[in-house]
Amino acid sequence: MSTRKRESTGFLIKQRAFLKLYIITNIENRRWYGLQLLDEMKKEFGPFGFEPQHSEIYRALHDLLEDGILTRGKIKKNGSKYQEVAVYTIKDQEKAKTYKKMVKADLDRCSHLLRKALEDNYA
Amino acid sequence: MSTRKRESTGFLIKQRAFLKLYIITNIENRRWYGLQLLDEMKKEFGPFGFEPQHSEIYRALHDLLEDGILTRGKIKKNGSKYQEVAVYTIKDQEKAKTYKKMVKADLDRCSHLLRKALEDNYA
DNA sequence: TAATGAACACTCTGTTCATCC
DNA sequence: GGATGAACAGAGTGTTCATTA
Repeated sequence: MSTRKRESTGFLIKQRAFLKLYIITNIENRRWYGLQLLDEMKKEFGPFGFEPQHSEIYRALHDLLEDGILTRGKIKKNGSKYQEVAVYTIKDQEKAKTYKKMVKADLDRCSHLLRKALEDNYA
Repeated sequence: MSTRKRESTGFLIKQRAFLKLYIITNIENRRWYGLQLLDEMKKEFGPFGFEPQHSEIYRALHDLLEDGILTRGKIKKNGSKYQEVAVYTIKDQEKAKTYKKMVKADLDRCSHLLRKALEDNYA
């Protein structure tokens, strides 16, 4: 049952990394909880035909916790109900910065790849 | 054991479509066989960190046959050996055009999505 | 050894289910 | 019904194996 590593062929960036990037930026500005972030993303990307799922947002958040980039607290949600929600804040600003820098390099790369495809195939 | 359909959330274009696009364009210009195309793609995309696998090229070619866009012939390869290789030509120019148009729309969309990410997260 | 193709296996992520307010 | 999380399952594609010239 040994699990062999798979190499990446380096095509385009993964959804997970893309969402993690946006989550970090959003949380730098204010506190959010999971479903808020989902709504925000759907609103942002909807016009571009991209509608992420709630589970992928949670997976991204859990990744960021494991990475040590975010930390989580529980607060009572505003309003008549006293439901607790999980809100996130930046835990390690340096790590966040490093992650964003890495993703930027990949976004640039992908961007070039797409531009190249448009040039090469639609002369 | 009913197979449920999965919806796409519409993130980025798939490698398969990307390769099919390039294959069509290459074959519009001259005849190619599978491994030639692979070498060409590796040379083209290598500087961008993308190195497709041979099996994905073949899958793309088989798709294009099924789509009715390409047709396949066998020829004796040049050189001292008389090995047969499978060379492809455009079968239906209209279908090819339609496919390329569709992919262009998706590439444009993806391109905008990436540009947006660069703007939104790296002010 | 080059070329083609298919089987196998892993990753990513969409879908569904379970809890708890 | 909103929020969170985990289990389950399918699509996409990387890896390996088989075949033939």
